[in-house]
Formats: sequence, C-alpha cells, structure tokens
Amino acid sequence: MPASTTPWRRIAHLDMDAFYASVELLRRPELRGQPVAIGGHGEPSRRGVVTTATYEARAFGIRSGMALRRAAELCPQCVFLPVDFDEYRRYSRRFKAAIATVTDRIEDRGIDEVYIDLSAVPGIRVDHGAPVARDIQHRVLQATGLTCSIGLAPNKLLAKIASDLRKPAGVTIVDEADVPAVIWPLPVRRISGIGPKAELQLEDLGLRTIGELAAAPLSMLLARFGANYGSWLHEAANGRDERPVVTSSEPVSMSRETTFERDLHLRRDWQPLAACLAELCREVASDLRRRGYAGRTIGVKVRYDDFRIVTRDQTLAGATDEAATIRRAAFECLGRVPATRRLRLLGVRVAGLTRAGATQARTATDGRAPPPAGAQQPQLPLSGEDSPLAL
DNA sequence: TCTGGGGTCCTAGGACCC
DNA sequence: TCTGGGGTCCTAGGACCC
Repeated sequence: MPASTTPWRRIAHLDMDAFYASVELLRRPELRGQPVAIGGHGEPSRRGVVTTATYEARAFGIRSGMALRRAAELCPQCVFLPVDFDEYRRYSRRFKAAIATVTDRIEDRGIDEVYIDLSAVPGIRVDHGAPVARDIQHRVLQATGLTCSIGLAPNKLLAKIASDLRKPAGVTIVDEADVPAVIWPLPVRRISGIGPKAELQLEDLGLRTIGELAAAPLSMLLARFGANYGSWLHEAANGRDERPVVTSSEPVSMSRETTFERDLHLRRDWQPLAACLAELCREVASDLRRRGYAGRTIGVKVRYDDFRIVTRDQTLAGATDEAATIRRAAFECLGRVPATRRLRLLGVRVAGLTRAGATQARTATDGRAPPPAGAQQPQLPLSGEDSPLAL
C-alpha cells in the first residue's frame, strides 16, 4: 500500500445554472423574467415532478422534486414546459466540448455537471485557478449561451460545495484553510453523500452543521453509521477527500421505467401491464444495442401505490441484448412479484454488462449451459489482461 | 389523483468452493 | 467428525445523486 499523501491538486466542479430551464429559455426568450418550471409532460394536471425551475419560479417556493400540481398551487401563473432530454443532451455535449478545449482531465457527472482536474495547468499554483475558471465560463457561454458556476478546491468534495456558494455564474475558491470559516457553518446536507436519511440521523445526534459533525467523536459516528460510512462522514466534515478525477468509466446497468397515469392491478390490469413490460424490454434492448453492450442479469422493479419498491431479478447463463430473451426473463421476474397492491410504476433493468463484442455468444439460454468464458467476469471491463482461472 | 427517470454503490444473507 | 475461515456469486433492499 502506497502512502496516501497525495500531491498538491486543484480540482474544479462546474455546475450549469438551472440547466433545463436555461436551455428552454434559449428557445423561448419571450418567457425570460417569468416563473417557468420544467417537468413531466408540462401539464400540472398529470403525474410528474418539477426537474428545474427558473429563479423567478423558485421565488414562489417551487423546488425540484416537487409535484407539478403543488407547484401550480404555489404559483398559478407559472409556465410549465415538458422535459426534452434530447435537447438537453445536445447542449450537454456542447458545454463539455467547450471545456475539453482547455483540458481532457474531465469527469462526467451527469447531464449538467463535471469535475475538472486543473492540477497540471501552467501557472495554476500561483493564481489558484480563478483565471482558468473565468476562461472556462467564457468558453461555455460562447458555445452554448448558458452560464455555469465553478468551485475550485484541493479536492472534489470541497469543489462541489464551493460551486454552489455563488450561483448563478459564480467562481468560488475554497482551500483547506477556509474550511472552518466557510464550510463548517453550512448544514450537513451540503455534503454530497449525506441525504435525507443521514441528515435525520445526524439531527438525532444533535449534529446540524458540518462543523458540529467535524467535532463529533469518531467513536459516536462509527457506532451509529458503521465503519465505512462513519469514517467517511468524519473525513468529509473535515474537508478531506482523495478521490481522483475519473475520466472514463463503463456502464454497470441500463434500465427503462415508467409511471402510469393511473395505478394498475397486477392481475386485473394484466393486459396493459404485459404490453408495457414488453415495450420496456424492447426499449432496453435497443439502448443496449445502440451503445454496444449486453447483460446477464435481467430484473424488474415495481412501485406500489404506497410507494414501496420491490425488485426481482434473474441471472442468465450468458449476456444478451435481445428483446425476446430479456422479455422472457422479465416476465419470469414479474411473476414472482407479490400482487398485494396496485402498481404505480413498472421498470426493466439489465445489469452485469459486457461489451457486446464479436466473440460474444448471442445464444443466451436460461438453462444449465455453462456460461461462455467471456461472460464469466462481467464486473471487470478493464481486466483484459488477467486470465480467468482455468476452467 | 402529492411524490419522474436513469443511474451508482453498499449491505447482508445464503449457496458454494477451497 | 467437528470446527472454522476466506472468497465469489446471486438476490433483495436501500441510500444517494443528477
């Protein structure tokens, strides 16, 4: 084990400002200045949640994750628009390409944010990176017409918190020395990795701010959260994080799911349910083929009307990207789901992905056939050089 | 008629192997 | 015969993120 003294680093976290809403405003400039919320089908009478709201809409209390109906109650004059992922992906590619003109040390963190490792940029140690950040903001604006906020720090954890401190269009530097004054007063929820459940448990321990968490005895955190999460909480609260910027990764799973307009009964509404499952299987198969993957583990997910989630899955002898094979396995899984309540959501997932290369067997069976050698180690896409144990 | 869709990672128990 | 350990795979659930 090498000692974990990492060299000096300068990490940026770049976050696009109100991304979906800002993209929509490029197409609908007449809506600028008005409260606008993006989500679902763009009709508050139908099921769906707000994904992004303009700053004008946020002033009415509208937040992402809020039911569209509730948002319409808070702000009757709000303009609702449906999500258009294809368009957002186009802009996502554009802003990431603009960043790539500065460095290729970019970690993709979804459609509207990235980490950037600026450690090797000339002069970065002298000026701490603010000029580079302003340059990146300018390039993103030129390429897309959109603004972004950037946090600069010695690691990803602090950079992420920093990017949120001055929005929109801000640049914020947070160094180790700034942690007590700038980070510790913030609520624990600002740490990426502390969600609603952990927040509740911490509150239960009397810990509301990151500073209180940093001062908490490690033994208390270990007892409450276990060795892994407990020690991570302690490190995070003290601003320590050695995770590298990861510039490439392989997908682990692909899935499709849908929420019904009205809840369906597993037996009484079997026809529409079966049709839906078959369609989801076709969509996942088509996603797999388009991106060049096949998977061995097929699963279904249902959400009951009380919001409980149940999953069932099945691992095949070989990887597949065929709709018919996925469908057979998915129906078997659905058959094992208890028909206790109505369903509001149905989903299909394929995991255990391998690149669907030329040698990949297309003849996945659900029988007892030994798995093809190539399908033995789906978890290790980068392990081309290590030979599997002799069969 | 509150509460989307697409992901990742972790945990934990049982099966099975050495 | 009994005890015990490590390691991997499979399955199910859950927290969290964008």
